[in-house]
Amino acid sequence: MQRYFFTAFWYLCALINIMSEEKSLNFIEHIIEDDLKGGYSPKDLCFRFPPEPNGYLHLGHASAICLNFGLGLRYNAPVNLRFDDTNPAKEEQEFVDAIKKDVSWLGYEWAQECYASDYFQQLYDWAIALIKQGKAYVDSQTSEEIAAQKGTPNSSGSESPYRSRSVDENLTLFEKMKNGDVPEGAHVLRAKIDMTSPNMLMRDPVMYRVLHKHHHRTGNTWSIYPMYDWAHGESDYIEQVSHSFCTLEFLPHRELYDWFLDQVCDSEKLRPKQREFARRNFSHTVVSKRKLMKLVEEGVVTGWDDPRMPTISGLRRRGYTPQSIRSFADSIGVGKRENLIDVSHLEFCVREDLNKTAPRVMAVLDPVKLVITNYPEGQTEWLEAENNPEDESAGSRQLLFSRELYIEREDFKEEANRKFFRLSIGKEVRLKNAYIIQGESVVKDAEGNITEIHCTYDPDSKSGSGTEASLRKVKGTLHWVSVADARKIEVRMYDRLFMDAAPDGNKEKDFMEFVNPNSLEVITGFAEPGLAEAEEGTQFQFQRLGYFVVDRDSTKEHPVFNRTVPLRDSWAKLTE
RNA sequence: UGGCCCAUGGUGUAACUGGCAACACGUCUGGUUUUGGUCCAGAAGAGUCUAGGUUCGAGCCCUAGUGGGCCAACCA
Repeated sequence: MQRYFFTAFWYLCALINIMSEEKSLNFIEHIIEDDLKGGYSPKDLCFRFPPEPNGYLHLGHASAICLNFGLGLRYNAPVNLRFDDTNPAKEEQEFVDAIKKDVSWLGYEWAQECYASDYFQQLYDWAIALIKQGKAYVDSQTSEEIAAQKGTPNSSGSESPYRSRSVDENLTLFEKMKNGDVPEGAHVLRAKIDMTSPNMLMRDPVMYRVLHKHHHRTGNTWSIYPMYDWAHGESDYIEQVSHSFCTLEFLPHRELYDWFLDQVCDSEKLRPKQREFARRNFSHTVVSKRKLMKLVEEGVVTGWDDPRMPTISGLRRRGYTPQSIRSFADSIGVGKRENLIDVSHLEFCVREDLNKTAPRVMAVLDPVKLVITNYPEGQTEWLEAENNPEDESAGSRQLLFSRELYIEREDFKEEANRKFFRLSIGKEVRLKNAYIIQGESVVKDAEGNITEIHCTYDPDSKSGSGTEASLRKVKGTLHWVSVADARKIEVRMYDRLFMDAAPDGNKEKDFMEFVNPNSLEVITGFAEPGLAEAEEGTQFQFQRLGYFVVDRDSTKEHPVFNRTVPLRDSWAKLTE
């Protein structure tokens, strides 16, 4: 009896749940919602995307960008773009500019453009205060000695002989470090925490090191530079960032993040919190800077923005749209477990976007000549072609039709089974936007290769004419271009860079062994004439083939297209 | 010889204070189609790493185990 009561009760609850249907939240959003319930005001919310300007942004960054800026949009909260520029040895203005360009291109606006280097003075002042409180000291050992004393994850560390230096001595030494009076490596400033902590990060972490390097923004003003842990949380605090999201490998840093915050936090102000999510791994590619660099240096790709690279600039050049990357990031969600996201997901997202927007055109990439023997020699006519069946407002264009055309070599077979919907001897197909034709014969060269296909057309079957003949159903439709009217185009057919789903996941083999030797095939094809006029970045669907974008190498005399992604192809799957 | 994080269809994520394991991609059918695209309709595919425990009821809570990951830069 009791059992039935519970069952009925919960059934009712479930029903109510369904009726009040809400989009489910990810765990990051749950954290924010909980904070909102627990006393945060919506206007307290503030996020940030904090890249180090030491390289180009890639797909992994893109998902972090989408996460943070997406949260900003969802909660109507500011999102800062903060450059974590605490290591002048690696950072350059060039990367700052590239990062800004990429984030903007993705379609996001940051509330403030911030730099950790803007906080160097404040950080320094706080460090002085820590020294005065006996919570930081100057260590004069070598980095090797310090590392040795740090112990291991399995055994605790031991204290530095300099740990109990007097406040005055620490102050004097730190002053010298700051003024550039000591060589690099001579001293570091360390936080005095706990050399026996199970967390290695808490064993008196280095706060400052001496670096006589030119900084891209502060020039030679500073000879000491703060370490990540000292700079990051305090930067969040200065900017009053409410939630500082980073990847899981920073989880052990959280304890230190909080310790540093404890030293400076004013209870009147908002105290930032760090939370961690799992880095997204993408199949058939690598994202580590070192590995990407190797691909560039060894000439596997042409540069950081090669259309095969997982960099934002590479994706842009490949023809991926900002919308497609954002919906990709959104749809893969965010979690805390190891993952390997298949690139086919990204491909789906870009097809979905481009399907709605890309004008349809005809281009033949592996041409063979088709002669319509009963079409009068010298005759031409204009035919109307729809620009995008998904978008009526895209209108239509005129195409020149004539006796000699190019069609795809793979669209013809002398003999074919009934699953082959294309042209063969004695079979009928429609030429897109034109007429129904029937295969008649072939012309071959000495080696037996087909050089011409001869066919006849049905003059009453013109597309859109409304005649009975034009309404006939034929199994296949082929795209074509007119020989006389066609323009030569260079087409770069890109494929995945790596043949293995996880090229850097193999312990025995180097990732370079998995490089796909056929990741780029450059071909010459023919396209309808309008394409030669298209500007860099313009996207098209080459009907029945895929989505293509005008490359920056393109000129009117020599148009160049990159294949973004092929169309889904259930026929190809059948023939595999 | 430690500490911490994680484990749900092939993949990625959901499942709110325990209540019929859901969504997207992918796969497979069928339909529409002048793109073997799109679109529409439908299907298969997990019983939630294992073993215990608590409970009327566990993917969710507890314990132990197993598997994976992270932690010993003057990198971020």
